Amino acid sequence: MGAASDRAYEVIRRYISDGKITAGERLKEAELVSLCNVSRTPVRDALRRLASDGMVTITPNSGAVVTRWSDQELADLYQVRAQIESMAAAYAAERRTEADLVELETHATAMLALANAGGAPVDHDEVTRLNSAFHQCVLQAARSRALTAAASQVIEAPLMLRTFQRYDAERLRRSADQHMEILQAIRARDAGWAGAIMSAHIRAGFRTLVPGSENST
Amino acid sequence: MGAASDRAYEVIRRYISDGKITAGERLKEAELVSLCNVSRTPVRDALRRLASDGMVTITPNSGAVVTRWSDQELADLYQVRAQIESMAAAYAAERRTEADLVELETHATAMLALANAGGAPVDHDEVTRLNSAFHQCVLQAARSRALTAAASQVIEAPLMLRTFQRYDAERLRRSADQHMEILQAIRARDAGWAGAIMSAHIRAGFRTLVPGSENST
DNA sequence: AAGCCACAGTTTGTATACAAAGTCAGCCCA
DNA sequence: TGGGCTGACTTTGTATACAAACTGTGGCTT
Repeated sequence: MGAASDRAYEVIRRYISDGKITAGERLKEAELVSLCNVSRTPVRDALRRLASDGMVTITPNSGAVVTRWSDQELADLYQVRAQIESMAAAYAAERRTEADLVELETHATAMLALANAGGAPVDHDEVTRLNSAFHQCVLQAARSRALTAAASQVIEAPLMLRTFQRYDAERLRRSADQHMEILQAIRARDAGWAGAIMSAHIRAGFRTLVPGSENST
Repeated sequence: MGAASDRAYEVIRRYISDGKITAGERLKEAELVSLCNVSRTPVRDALRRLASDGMVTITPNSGAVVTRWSDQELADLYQVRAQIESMAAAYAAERRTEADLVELETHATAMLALANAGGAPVDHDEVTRLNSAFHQCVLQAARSRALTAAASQVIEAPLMLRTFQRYDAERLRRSADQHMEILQAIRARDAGWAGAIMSAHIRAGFRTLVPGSENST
């Protein structure tokens, strides 16, 4: 849509992901208007889009709140995400172009470089950015509208929680290695391999996020 | 949201699924205003929701068109749908309540009765309604927000094509039987069974829809 | 004192007017 | 004659005013 709507979307999104408002809290349109410097129309538009990303929950005649995910719901979400991204990786293996490989490699090697730059403290924002870019790229390489659409509902929401993601050096390196392996599998056009390693990668990510949930499904 | 928005959503949705406008055609806001007897605001709202159902595609500054699915995209969509509903059936098997079973049985037996009422011509609208209700019910029994959200993107869109779904008596009976088997699996709390039969059920449905695609993935 | 009703204030939903972007036909110029 | 530009028209995006719904408080009734 227009510039105002995009602006509102970005501002509110950032507002949420920066933790300036916590899960469960209400997002009043009037407040967002003054926050974004646009009128209510694009604000409402942005809220609808965020709802479609699973970041906010809208209740008719009652407004929007930042979506709260219980431990159980988060576990489910990651399971669904694992399935979807696994399919995406498999499709990508079959459909990727050379250009896809180049882009994937760019992100994957950048992340690996970051992981191997021992000593310096890890730049979590940069890691998150590269990680998102890589996964986004896989999804794109899958060339499936249905998959992209389904993914939109389960990919964005957990990013909101990125503040809690504390990669230690070893986990980061393992994650970067997995990206390299996913790339390898996609390059080799091995759909089964790509799907399997992606599934493992997502599940491992979940365990990093919620270490104390070894017992859940 | 409000009544006007809901009304617009229903009217436009029906307008599309009744085939009064064909895939790829443009939906002008002004026309929809006169069609729905509400102002542009709820019309725009409804269009956003339909986009989130995958029924229309919105391009900034250029408006909405009825989403067109190529054969390849439709095949992908059903594959994704099979995965998601299969997961849903598996979850449902673990989490279903007695009330869920009752509701599932209601829909499943009604459909079976329709299938066994030989002689009379098949009421496609009623079949579609019961079918939707059953699948919706499984999804609900899975009790997973993430799954529901992901499903919303791939379940509604193919319903748009229901006019093309011509169940002959045998396919209808097989479909109804599969519903009964899904119910059985969920009742038995056998997640693997439930997932497997649901996956088969969806894939069979795809073959009914597009018989000439035996070669695709 | 407890529960309920009424009312005021707040917040979301809808309508409409205005702004900006896009579209296309007709004309000018090379 | 073909390409591109101009300008009117169509269509979508944004702002704002008004309507309806919800919330919470105060007083009234039983």
